[in-house]
Amino acid sequence: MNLDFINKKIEESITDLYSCEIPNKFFHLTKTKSDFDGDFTLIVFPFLSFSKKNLESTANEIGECLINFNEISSFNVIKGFLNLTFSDTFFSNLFKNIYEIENFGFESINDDSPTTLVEFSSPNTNKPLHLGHIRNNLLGYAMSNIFRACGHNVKMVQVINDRGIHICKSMLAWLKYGEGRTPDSENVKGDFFVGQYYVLFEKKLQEEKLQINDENTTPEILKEAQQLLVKWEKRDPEIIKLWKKMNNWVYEGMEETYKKLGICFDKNYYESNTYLDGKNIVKKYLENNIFFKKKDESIWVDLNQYNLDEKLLLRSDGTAVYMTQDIGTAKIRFDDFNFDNMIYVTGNEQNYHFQALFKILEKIGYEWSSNCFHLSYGMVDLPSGKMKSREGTVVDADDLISKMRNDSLDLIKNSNKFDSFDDNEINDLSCIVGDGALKYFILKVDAKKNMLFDPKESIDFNGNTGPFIQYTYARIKSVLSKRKDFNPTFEPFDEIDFLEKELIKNIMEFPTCINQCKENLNPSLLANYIYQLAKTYNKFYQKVPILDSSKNENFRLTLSKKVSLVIKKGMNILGIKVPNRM
RNA sequence: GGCCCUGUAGCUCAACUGGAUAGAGUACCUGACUACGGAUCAGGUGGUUGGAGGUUCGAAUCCUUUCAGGGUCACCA
Repeated sequence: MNLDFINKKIEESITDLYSCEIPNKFFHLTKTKSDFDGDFTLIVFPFLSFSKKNLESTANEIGECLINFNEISSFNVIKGFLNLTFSDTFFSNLFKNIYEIENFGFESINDDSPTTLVEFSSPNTNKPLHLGHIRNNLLGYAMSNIFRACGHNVKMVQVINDRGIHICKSMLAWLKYGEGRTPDSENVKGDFFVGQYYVLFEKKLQEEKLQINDENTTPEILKEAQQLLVKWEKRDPEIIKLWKKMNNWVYEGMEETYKKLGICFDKNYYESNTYLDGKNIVKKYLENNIFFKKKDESIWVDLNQYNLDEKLLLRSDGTAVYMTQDIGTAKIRFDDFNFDNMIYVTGNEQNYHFQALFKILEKIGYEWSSNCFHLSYGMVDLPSGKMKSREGTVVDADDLISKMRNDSLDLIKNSNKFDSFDDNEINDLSCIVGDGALKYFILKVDAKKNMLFDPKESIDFNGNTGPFIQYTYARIKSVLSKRKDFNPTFEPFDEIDFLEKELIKNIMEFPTCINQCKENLNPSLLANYIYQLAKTYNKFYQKVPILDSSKNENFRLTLSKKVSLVIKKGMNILGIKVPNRM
């Protein structure tokens, strides 16, 4: 439900007026700025070349032509802007439509719907998820829901980087210094437990480097890790057993974190399963001369034709690199799902990697490579400073989530508004609010930008925050509950208030907004849209009492209800819960 | 050094993808207030959109150039 039909009418009658072909995009109506009279505006500059008249007479001419529609009650011209005022009946009908359409804003999904894969999170199995993963997961989850709302059959997948030298590092440290300890024996979450050994390895490595003080000598401990990798690739039973054991510790820990974030995957891919396919593809296309071999037996691809460099695909010792497995994973996934779109969500430090990956797939001849997209996001900083793993200032996802929940618990306990809540309700609410604050604050920022996450600002009940929107929602629910049995009415009403019109216009933009999020691979538009809607509603709520039968009470209640539904749906797309009461 | 991204109010972010006088929140200042939820409302201060050119009816947005910050250019993932 949008302005399509009126756009079309305008297009027809202007084309008629000037009897010539006019590009489609010229007819796009925009919302009139609030300082001017009117509801929607047509920009007339583009029509000058067709009318062959001056600005003002062209605008008036078009205005006279459009005022014949009974939807349009008046118009005014300011410079090149033709402001159209629509009739109350128009709004009344619009309102009726948006209310009656089931699943407003959502396309239906069936077997013919396009299939879209969204890959996100994709953790390493040597350390817990951190702040960066939170942004990743929120974006991935929200994008999945956005595609779903646009009628796509969505599969959320992750590839688990469970293989490689970094895994061997934590394994080696555990072998050398672990003395048989386990997460259970130490009472530590599995992913944190393994992470400790990865950190320990790096520490020992630095110590040894300092000792030998020669860049050309490989430290012993690193050599040992490399030997471990070779053993692993040879499937040494002892090593494989240890590898499985330690990975499972990590999986258990991560599962808990995903659960807190409200995220689950349709399918997990494991690098340890896909890298061999990658190797085979590389070998196959080496024979076809799409790739080439250097003297030391390493295999490369030349991407200079695309303005990129040469890229390594297999090491001289024949082992796989990151790119190798990504090629394999992509192929397997296409075979699995025959997808129409594939979205990769990763940090922007991998921009180059994905440019290269897509070109390699193209070079191999996979036509679907043009349907692969990279949603890259910037770093998240905290007020305390930059996150640097080397300096040990990494913020773990679990810690941040707990902090947010605790902060919101404090906030709630210090307010007398929640006296009627029992302990369970308060606990639930503090999770909803704490998570909402975190999620909303991160999602409202344009994905590609670096950002600063300020916990204090994010958890405020005022401002452009998650809790503000949650609070608005709860308040609507509270009003509605006082007229539980009201009858939604679509009777034409006498006069629509400015704010009421504004709300109807806002609600109407919901589907367009979701679609834009999809086109731009960016959920931040939706977040800002919901805020705008909640803010407009607050003004509306403030101005005239909603519960007042002399003022179109039914209409105002119906409008309130619709707003609450859109807020709820929008927030759910973003993965944020809204409380019925707070 | 090559390539990519970013630069908007003191701070955190917007700006419907080229439209009108660049908007919110926060902070700060001035008022209002017996309440459908004060977790309130109204108003105000605050900007040469990093700088300089260009394209056109019109630029934060596109092009050129320059400055600043970040990323990347690994036989790491």
